[in-house]
Amino acid sequence: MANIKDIAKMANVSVTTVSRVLNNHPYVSQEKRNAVLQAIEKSNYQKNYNAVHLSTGKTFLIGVVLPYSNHPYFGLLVEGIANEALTLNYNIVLIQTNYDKNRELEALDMLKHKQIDALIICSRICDWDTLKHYSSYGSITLCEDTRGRNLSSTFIDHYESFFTALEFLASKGHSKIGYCIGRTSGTNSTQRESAYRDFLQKYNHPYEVHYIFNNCLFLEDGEQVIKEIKKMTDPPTAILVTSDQVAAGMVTCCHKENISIPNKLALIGFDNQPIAKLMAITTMEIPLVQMGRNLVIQATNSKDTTYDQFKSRLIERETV
Amino acid sequence: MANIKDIAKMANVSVTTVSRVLNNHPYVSQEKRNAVLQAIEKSNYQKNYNAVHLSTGKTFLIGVVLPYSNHPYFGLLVEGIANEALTLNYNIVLIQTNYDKNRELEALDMLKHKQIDALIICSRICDWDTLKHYSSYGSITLCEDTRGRNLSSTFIDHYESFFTALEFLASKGHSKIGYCIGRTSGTNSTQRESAYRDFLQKYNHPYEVHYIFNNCLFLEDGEQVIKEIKKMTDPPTAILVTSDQVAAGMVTCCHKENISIPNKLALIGFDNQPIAKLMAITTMEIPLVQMGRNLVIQATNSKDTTYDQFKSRLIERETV
DNA sequence: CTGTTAGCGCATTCAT
DNA sequence: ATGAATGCGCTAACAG
Repeated sequence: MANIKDIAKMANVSVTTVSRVLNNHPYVSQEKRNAVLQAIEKSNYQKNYNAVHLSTGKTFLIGVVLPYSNHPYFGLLVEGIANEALTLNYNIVLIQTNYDKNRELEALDMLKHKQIDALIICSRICDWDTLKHYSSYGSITLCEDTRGRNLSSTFIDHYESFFTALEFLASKGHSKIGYCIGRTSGTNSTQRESAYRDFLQKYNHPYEVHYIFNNCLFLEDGEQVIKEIKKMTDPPTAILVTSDQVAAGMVTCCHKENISIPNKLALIGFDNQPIAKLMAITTMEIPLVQMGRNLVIQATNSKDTTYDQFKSRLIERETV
Repeated sequence: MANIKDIAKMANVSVTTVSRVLNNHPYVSQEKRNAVLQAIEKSNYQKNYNAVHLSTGKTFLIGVVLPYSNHPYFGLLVEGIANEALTLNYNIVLIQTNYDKNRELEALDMLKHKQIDALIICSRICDWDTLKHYSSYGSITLCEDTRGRNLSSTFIDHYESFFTALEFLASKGHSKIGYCIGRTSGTNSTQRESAYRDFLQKYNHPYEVHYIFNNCLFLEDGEQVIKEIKKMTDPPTAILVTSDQVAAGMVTCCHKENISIPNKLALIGFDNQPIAKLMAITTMEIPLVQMGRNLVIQATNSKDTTYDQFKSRLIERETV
């Protein structure tokens, strides 16, 4: 395959001139430009981007770290990320970790190794020190509140969001409220737990450990939760479900088990996924696609650290 | 940041020797090796992979072309792709096309430009000539029957699969059968249409155009279909739904509209997604995760062209 | 076992 | 407006 040197020879110019027309630089006479263009045409020349990358030190690649690619939450996030990346002429390297810390570290190493220009971590496992260390090699952007940590982020105030949802349930007369969550670690989960505890304290409700369900990520997990609730002698009357997927699983299961929603059990999902609309699930909307877009903008603006908070919003439907 | 030359100097050896220990080549004395290792340690040296890529002409990157990243079908496929890529030490570049042909061409250009070693096209729009042209730049693997086209692929015999499903419905006494599909173009869709026509002919049923619903991809589309069916004076009694998502939307909608399933309307989904299990949807299972893994194996085996057919399987549940 | 040397293909500074 | 020369960091053929 022809390279820039060949083109130079064919067009009777220097490689510099070829490079100039290739990159639309000024100061090239029309004739030489044409000559180069013709040579390119004739030889079916194609830039070798590895050479460009080595020479410029940039790859126009953004790494995206996420645990699962088949979860609708990340699906929407990636949707936004991919679209914005496209408009900014970046490409996306998908790094699926299955929540394995080593894979997250490998992703960080890619930053070190200059395989990618920036990293977006949609769900973090690493500690902050590690992250800060790696951020010297390239921009790292997170999807959780990082204020005070000097790393850019796009996030929801999950404390406020959770509290809002809880207050809504309280206003409907619920006092025995539980919640489902994907994992208990992580900033987002911690914020939610604080909101939950503060809420209980405010209303003087007891903290019932078995009202909290961990590892709730997929549809099937919703089924599991309902089964557990059925076994309880004093079950919750309402549940905050941090994923519409899981909420949908619960609704379907309740249907089968003849548990009336919202009379017997009230549900508030999160995200406002299509399934929530279809199944008329009351939910806290989270603008995932926009957040995805924003993440890319931050990741490519490596100069300044920004903390962009997005708003969630209660969408009342029929499960409360 | 230190480079291989610096290390060579520090360790008092040549760059070749450094390269040798870096790449675990034999023929390096233990002392020199140690010296190099120490220098690497001390200087916090990191390989620059762009240089490696330029020098070796490989990137260990596989491009994955798909229309939407938030569709469960592709979610599962990518799940498999990402996992196998990991084990083979490849990374994935996600290219979301939204079915825009230009983006598919851009992906093909990445192959030309050596930004990626191979390309997996999960859902194709390009014509075969274009594809064949680009395949000279790197391996292209498809997710549809490509036999006779000299391009590797992992696929389902959608003709057989569709026919099986149709026969099952016939055995249950259905004669007015329709189907929903994502798009009418593409090998997979064509195969299904042939099966459908052959089936009608076999049983001497008329071809009713309005029994075929196009653009059915997401949950919401299922709702739409049901609405259309409700308007019909002579509606189908059974429908093949090429996506469990859409089938789930239909089931939910029928529930709302008090259309009894399977009595009034029978449904067969495709994929066997978790939602199909949860909602007890009869479905044709497609081993998407395994297929994803296989695609990567083919993509990285650029030597020989292979056509790997996977089996689909009817899973009887409660919608027929 | 080890080092010298020549690329890989392009960008860019500096001189003209 | 143009080109020569240098560098980006690493690999690998070749010589010893």
